[in-house]
Amino acid sequence: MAKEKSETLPVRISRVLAERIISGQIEPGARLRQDHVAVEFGASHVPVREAFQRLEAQGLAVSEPRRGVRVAAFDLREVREVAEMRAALEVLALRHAGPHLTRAMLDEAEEATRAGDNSPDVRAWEEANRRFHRLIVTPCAMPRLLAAIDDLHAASARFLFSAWRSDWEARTDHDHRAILAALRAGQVDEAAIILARHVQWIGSKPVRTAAGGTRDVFAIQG
Amino acid sequence: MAKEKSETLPVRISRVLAERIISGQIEPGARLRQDHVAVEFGASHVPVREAFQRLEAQGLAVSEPRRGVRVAAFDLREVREVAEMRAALEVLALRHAGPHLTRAMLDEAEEATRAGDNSPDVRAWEEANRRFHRLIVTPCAMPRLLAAIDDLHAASARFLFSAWRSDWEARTDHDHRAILAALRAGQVDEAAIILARHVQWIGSKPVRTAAGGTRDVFAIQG
DNA sequence: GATTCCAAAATTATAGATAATTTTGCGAGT
DNA sequence: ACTCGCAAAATTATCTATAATTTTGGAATC
Repeated sequence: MAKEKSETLPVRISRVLAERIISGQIEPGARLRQDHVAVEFGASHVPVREAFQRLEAQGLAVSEPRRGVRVAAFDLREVREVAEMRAALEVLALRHAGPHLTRAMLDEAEEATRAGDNSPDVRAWEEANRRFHRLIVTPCAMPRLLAAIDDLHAASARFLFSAWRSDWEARTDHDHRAILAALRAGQVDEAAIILARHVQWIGSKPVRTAAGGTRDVFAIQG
Repeated sequence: MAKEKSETLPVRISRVLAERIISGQIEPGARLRQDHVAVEFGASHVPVREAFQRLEAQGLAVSEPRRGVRVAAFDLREVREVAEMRAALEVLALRHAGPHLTRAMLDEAEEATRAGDNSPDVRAWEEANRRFHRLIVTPCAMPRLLAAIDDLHAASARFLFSAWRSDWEARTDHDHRAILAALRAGQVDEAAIILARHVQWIGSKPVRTAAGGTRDVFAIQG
């Protein structure tokens, strides 16, 4: 019906649904009903089903035969799992990217770090943070590895948004600057070590809720 | 029509096609035509399209919008990429699995190693090899990580089969035994180091072709 | 002889329709 | 009041049909 710009329908649907799942707009465990999604996008359920397959492959949805597909649930265990996988894969990517990093790329990464420090909300911070991480690993030129890292970032972002639902305070990201400093000095190994620790850093932090009390949430950085 | 045993149709189709792609039965770059696949499985193209989405997510097929899907091509660069990803992720998995490995599991892994050494063909060797690798990492209990490793193993197997198409000679796998020895001694770090080197070991080896000449192929071990 | 163009055939992508299964709501029985 | 079971509604999964796009083959042209 509407004129698309060469982006295939299942891709578009899965991308929009992925954004909603990541941002927490759709709750974990919520059912994704193909007909409802179809009418919303003015499509039929065939492309919707294909979109569901994509979401499942990304780990954002789970499908039970004959019983439909639900938004994937997640717990602290999986948060840790994703963090460790990110650490392993991003370090690998950085080691290969290191030799090909130009001064211009590092400047761009520093700009992303600044943007993160000045973010007004989690959403903006997450976007800047992801830009930083992607910039320093992209030159590895390993498409499969980069795609895997992207999927893990999506999962990370999901956890992040679920933790800091409402309150947010910006803070300067010392790890990012330390990584950049090491890379500028040509010390890729040193940068990789900091990156691994940075990504895996998962702690616990009391957060003021809207009601005025405090609750303990896990904190994700990087 | 036919009675299904609770395995969903797209899953079944994608699994069969994946086997063919991995074994080299379908050549890289070959077109996968939905109607042809559909009639072969006695189905329509709707479940076939969903199967194609799965294959694409696994990295076994690539889809160009409006132009159909083809079996993914691969080159030496990607072989190396997959090997390095495997090394990074399997080491991570082994580190977590280490403390939970029981004597019985290690015995089973040793049995898999023996089976590999006595394999009559590549196919059998690959199956035993995969069993070994899966056995020693499974106790990490990280489902997402294990799924990622499985996909990488599928890619590895593909490369393996394309290299050793016809000739094959069994040989004893010293690395597997060294890994087991280290694990039995409780030296998980040592085992992880050997595993990383083992998986990444990619060399070059002259292979006799059916025509009688020799050509240079890459060799994969692990 | 090679190239370009056009029409026919094949193929992809989506829509609409149908069968089968699961969920839901309500009433009967305890 | 609670549970069990059955019937109605909703939903999934698949098939058939249709529109749109790409590929293919051949004839006309340079």
